[in-house]
Amino acid sequence: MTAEPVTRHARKERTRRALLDAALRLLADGGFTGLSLREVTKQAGIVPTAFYRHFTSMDELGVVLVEESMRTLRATIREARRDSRSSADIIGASVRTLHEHVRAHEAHFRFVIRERHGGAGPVRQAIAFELKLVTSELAVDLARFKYLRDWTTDDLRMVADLIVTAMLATVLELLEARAGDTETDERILRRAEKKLRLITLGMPQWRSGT
Amino acid sequence: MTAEPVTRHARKERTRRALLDAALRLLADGGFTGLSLREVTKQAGIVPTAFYRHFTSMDELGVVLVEESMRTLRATIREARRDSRSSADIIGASVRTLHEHVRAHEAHFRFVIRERHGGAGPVRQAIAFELKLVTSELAVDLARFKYLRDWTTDDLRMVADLIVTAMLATVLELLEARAGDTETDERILRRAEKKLRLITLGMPQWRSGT
DNA sequence: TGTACATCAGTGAACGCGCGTTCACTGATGTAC
DNA sequence: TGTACATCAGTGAACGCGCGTTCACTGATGTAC
Repeated sequence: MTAEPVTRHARKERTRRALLDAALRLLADGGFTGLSLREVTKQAGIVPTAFYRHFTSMDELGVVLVEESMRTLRATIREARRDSRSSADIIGASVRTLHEHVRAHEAHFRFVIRERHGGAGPVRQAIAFELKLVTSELAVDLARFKYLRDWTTDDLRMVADLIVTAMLATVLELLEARAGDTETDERILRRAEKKLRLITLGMPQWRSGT
Repeated sequence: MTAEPVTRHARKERTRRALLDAALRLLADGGFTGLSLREVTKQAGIVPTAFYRHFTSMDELGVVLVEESMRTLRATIREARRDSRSSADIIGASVRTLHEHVRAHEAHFRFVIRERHGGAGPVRQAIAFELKLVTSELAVDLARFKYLRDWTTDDLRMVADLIVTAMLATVLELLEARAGDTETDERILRRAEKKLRLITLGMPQWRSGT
């Protein structure tokens, strides 16, 4: 049994964490819109009214989940970038990193993918904003390749966009597969690699005027 | 003023239509999960209990909307296929057809994109099923190109998947742009064309073993 | 170290509201003769 | 064509339920002296 946190502050932090985790758990079977304050507090083991000691509304909690999930996503990309520097097989290494991170943080990835187009409010806006940043960063990464040096910024963003979209589709496939099914996972990853290889095959042929 | 439909059957059909249209209208600002039977009937101009004369549940209505939306999507693809046969610029013609159909049936496209990952129930399953069919059909179309003749079925499906994903992302961009803004639309379409051109540039280079 | 007061995370009763669904009904349309 | 009955789309009252939010509260932790 874990030792009880002593200070009031630590207890509060622990309850806040319990609320966020409860929300992530409940989000596995339904959208954020359908998530009620009462369900979340029940799952977290507190009374509904105590919710307001931590967040002013469910939307505020939602935005915190977006920030948290996006931190996970950025960490994934950062590691993929690092791995691919030390590897001859940039695509393979990146896809493998993606796979590991998705399996380690299923709830975060599921949340992002579900709510990206789903909800209407602040949650959706926050996700759209963060995904644009991610795409921009990837465009900058791409600009480092020598044969992409004379591409326009717009074209680099276009490819980055295509890659991000394709990879989010892959994440979705992974989340829908049974978690333990190694064979299915392998098939999905192979397809993801192929998609990326196809895109990169086209890149050297590209003429900006086209 | 429209003449009143005379027969009971015609009146019923008209109310059913009003329910479906009310749902599509209300879906513009919120997911299907957040849509209530009472809202829909109110918007359609009937009393809540009369809903059951037409559908046994909101889920049943949702599945009808999926079928309807997918008919729109398939019509779009069929026309794009026809147009591109009579055009040297297959990609340009297809993207233009897509654009026209999206603008003519915004509610249908919005519904499909929102609920594809959003909801949990029968609606999401129905969409997933139909989109797989669409991808398969596109794979068959692709198989007709001479330089794709020796590709494996799996690789054809992979490309079809990549194309469908990219085009759904384009549809989303169109729906988020202000409807009248020709300039923004043009920019989105140009990017869509570029994505497709990049993919097709890679295709002749493809070796199945890769 | 001990005491007296302040803080504040969590409680529990209560509220008004919109929800889906039931039920017995109404009255216009349809059908049989 | 006219009448008598059947059908059935839409009505309106009523139900129990879970929702978000208010409020005054409790009692453990924190702080000042």
